[in-house]
Amino acid sequence: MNGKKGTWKFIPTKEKISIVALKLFSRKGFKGTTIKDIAKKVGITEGAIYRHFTNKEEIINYLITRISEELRTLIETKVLPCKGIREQVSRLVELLVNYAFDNPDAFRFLTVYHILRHNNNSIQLPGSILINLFRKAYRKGDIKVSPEVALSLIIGSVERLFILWELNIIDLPRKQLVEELKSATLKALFGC
Amino acid sequence: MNGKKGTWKFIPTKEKISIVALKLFSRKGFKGTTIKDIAKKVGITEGAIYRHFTNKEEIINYLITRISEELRTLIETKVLPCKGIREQVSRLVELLVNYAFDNPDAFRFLTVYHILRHNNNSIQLPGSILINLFRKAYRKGDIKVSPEVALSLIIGSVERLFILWELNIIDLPRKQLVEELKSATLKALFGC
Amino acid sequence: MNGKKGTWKFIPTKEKISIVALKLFSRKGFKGTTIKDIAKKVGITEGAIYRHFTNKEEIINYLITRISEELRTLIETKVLPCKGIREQVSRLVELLVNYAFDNPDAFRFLTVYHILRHNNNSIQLPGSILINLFRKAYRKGDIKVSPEVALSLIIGSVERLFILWELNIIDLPRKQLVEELKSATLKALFGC
Amino acid sequence: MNGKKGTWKFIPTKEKISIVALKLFSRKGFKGTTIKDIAKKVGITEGAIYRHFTNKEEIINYLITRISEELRTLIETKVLPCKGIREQVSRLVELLVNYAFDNPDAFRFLTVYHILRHNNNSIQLPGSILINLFRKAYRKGDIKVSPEVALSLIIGSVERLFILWELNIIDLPRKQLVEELKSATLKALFGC
DNA sequence: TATGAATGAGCTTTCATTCAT
DNA sequence: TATGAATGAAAGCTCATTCAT
Repeated sequence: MNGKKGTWKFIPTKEKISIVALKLFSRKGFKGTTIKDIAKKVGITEGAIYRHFTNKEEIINYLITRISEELRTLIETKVLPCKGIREQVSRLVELLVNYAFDNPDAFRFLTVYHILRHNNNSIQLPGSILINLFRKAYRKGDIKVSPEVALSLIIGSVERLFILWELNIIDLPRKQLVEELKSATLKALFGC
Repeated sequence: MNGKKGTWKFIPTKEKISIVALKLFSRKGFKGTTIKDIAKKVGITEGAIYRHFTNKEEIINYLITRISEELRTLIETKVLPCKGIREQVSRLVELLVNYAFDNPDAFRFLTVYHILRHNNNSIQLPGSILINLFRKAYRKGDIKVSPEVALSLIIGSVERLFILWELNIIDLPRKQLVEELKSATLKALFGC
Repeated sequence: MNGKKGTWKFIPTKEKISIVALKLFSRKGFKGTTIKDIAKKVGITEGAIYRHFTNKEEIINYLITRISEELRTLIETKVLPCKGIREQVSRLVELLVNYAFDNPDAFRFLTVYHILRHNNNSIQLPGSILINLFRKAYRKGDIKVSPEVALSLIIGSVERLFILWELNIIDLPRKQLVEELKSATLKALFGC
Repeated sequence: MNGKKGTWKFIPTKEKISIVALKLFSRKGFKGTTIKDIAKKVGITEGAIYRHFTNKEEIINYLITRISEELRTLIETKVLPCKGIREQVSRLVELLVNYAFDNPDAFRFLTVYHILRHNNNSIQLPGSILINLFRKAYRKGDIKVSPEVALSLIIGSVERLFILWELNIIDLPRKQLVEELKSATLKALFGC
């Protein structure tokens, strides 16, 4: 509607709903976002939403599944194939920062989902691949910190960095953020 | 009601409401928590809540103000007086982990508030003191990473570590977590 | 509280409640006035009201009874004893205007009661004496208009005049209003 | 539902709500009438009301605006064009009595609104046109009573006459009421 | 596919009333 | 007499969902 590109009107309705819902859910929470809110922003009526999703819950599941898969695929194709844990960590930080800054709604959605739904275990979140990665490295002695601490350090840092960025507290160029965070993380996990 | 200590019945109603509301808000979000939920858990009727708080919003403000102040005071008395930025960071990690694990509802509430209310700037959150701490250290050359990255690294790690702990993914003793996170953070900020 | 005289604090509580209730009921209606509103303005708590009146309804009945009697007594002592219907009408207009301007809350209350409660017939309102007065005069041929029209003319005029006065639409001195209304009414009922 | 005509079911919902709300507000006041009352009488659920009006206040505003305009238009087309103030007053009395008896709910609503809302000045009530009419006549010397007294006399009489009629105290034919009130008013304003 | 009216349950809040102190 | 905490019913309003068109 407002700041959207000219292609907006050619996007299929289901996709429009996903985009709008992602933005709203990630900012106002699940109960805090109403079907009416979504419909209004999409430019259709409430009833029309139900032509594309059977209910609100399904929208949420659709989003979390899609995002999880997307991020998992990225990790599997861009991080895991790298040689050596150092290189993997380096790429992971890079990937996460870039993903967060390129897909802010999706990244925020993941966080909201994590905090408000830490019960639903039917969906495999990206974190589970990473924890395995670090467990192996820990067992082999490649990193000295526990796998959970390693994971927390990386994901947590990016998450918080992203929040500060959204609050306009940070105005450093993205490249610098990636470099600093990468080097800090590497030092934290492997020493200097 | 369920797992509460024997002193529960002697706690004043307003305090009971705060305790229950903190737990529920931090787990189910603001819209996801109803006044009825709170009243039922406290053991009173919905109307009685309004003797103590004028509305739902006021409960939220009361909680965020109280927690922010508590944490700020802790930082001001336990972290800032330490000599040297290394010692300060060390104490900060310790403080945050302990606070999170001792006050899980309050810590979770802070995170939820941050994500779902990142517009309200009338309340001074604890983060603002810390960012100043790191800015000074950065200007003096005591740390090499940007202050925002430093802050993100510390707070983000603790936050995520705490989430994993609540999901029962971590079963390491708290002392070890503190030590590992402390050493990792120090390395990240100061090198080895 | 605000514009009240210094004697306010020496007035018995029941009387204070009556005064405040009269003002509020007459301005905001019966449902529009809450026990809390009354209590707050009196300077006591809600519970205390119930030491003086068994319930809200009783306050209303107490007020309408008291005002009706007061006005009836005034009519019986100041209007009925006059000789001749002309003199009686003259005195009636005078009495009503003065009563309205001296007891605005009471007069407004009567109107509100009339409009919002035109069902309750257990209380004898002042109008019923007057209607009898005009019926007799009509039968004797002393007035040419029907008794109901005569009554409507007098009471209605005063009522509306009073509303305009309260809205600050009228700024004529009271004496002039009385004189004008008196003369107009006399002409209306008796010709010139 | 009860005594309604056969066309009821073909009236659009918004109009049904207006009709029912007008009746209830004018009899029980604004706070004394609930959305549930209205919905029940219309034959829909409470929620459905909010498809047609955003809130209770809007229903009240819609009604007062509509009625004010209707009455103002009537005055402008049927009263003002008459030649001479005598003829105008004569037609005004006629118009008001007929309007009141043909639209009892609307007329009662106006009165209730006047008494319970004598603060809201955003809506131009019909009285303001009339006061101008009488002011001019007074300045020209066509009437001897102050404009406000003249207005009070006419509107007040009709209002009260109408109340007595609704209370079944009057059982005279309408024509006679109009004639008597007209002649009484003319005498009051212009002498015989 | 989409609309728009409607439902029904549930939400936040209000309020007359009660009661232990 | 008065307080203040509490109740319970009901108020205004919201919202996910349904359905005829």
